[in-house]
Amino acid sequence: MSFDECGLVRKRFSVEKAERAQQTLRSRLVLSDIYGPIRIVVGLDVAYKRYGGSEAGVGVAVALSYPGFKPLACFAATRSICVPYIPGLLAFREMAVLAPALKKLLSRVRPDLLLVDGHGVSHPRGLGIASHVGVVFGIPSIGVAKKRLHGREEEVSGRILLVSESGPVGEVIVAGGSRIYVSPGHGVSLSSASRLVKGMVKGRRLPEPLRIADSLSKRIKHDLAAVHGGGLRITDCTSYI
DNA sequence: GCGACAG
DNA sequence: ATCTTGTCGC
Repeated sequence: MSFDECGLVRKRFSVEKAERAQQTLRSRLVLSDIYGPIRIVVGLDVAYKRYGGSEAGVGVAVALSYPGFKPLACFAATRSICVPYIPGLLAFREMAVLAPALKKLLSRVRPDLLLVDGHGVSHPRGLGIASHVGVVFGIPSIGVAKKRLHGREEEVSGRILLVSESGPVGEVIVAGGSRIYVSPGHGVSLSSASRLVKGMVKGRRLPEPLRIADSLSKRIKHDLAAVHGGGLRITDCTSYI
């Protein structure tokens, strides 16, 4: 018999409470450009591993120089994931590992921009995971997703915009032969988000910081030892890069 | 009731 | 996201 790592978290979680939290965070969101010179960019992604009925999440925060994309530092957080995936509430599932990994990374570097795997303001309540992370940490951020979540596609002068009831919230761009959905997270305008992400795509589908974070999270998951309690564990993955 | 539905 | 066999193209 093992200790129940998820009981408390599951008991506290509710869709209604989570949606209220998003509305509160939304009031702190900045939609205009507030970022300064970009010298360090961070990629954030999560991979999962199933353990019978439960699962573990591996959140990776990797810092790269910009625009050279040389590895600077990397931390991974691993723990039991207790909240199910609910469209529109992804952040409440992934922050459990993303926040600890990013917090640890911040003790080493001072990022100018965050790239998050998921939507930013192209979200039912205008607060996808990229915006969530950006507001909570007070760092400019951009969301990059592989599939649409919210808004209808509208072609405007050769560009495909994601338009919600409130106006343009994202842009579809072609990278590595397939489409990705770019949207402002926090402190970055839509036009800046598109331009910045286009500049970080190097022949692959994902922009460099996310391509590396994705690959690292999957590698670390693969190397994950089977004997774990489920509690939070943070590891330095700088040498993994 | 029927679709839509990030990761 | 993860699982997982098979197929297409360089």
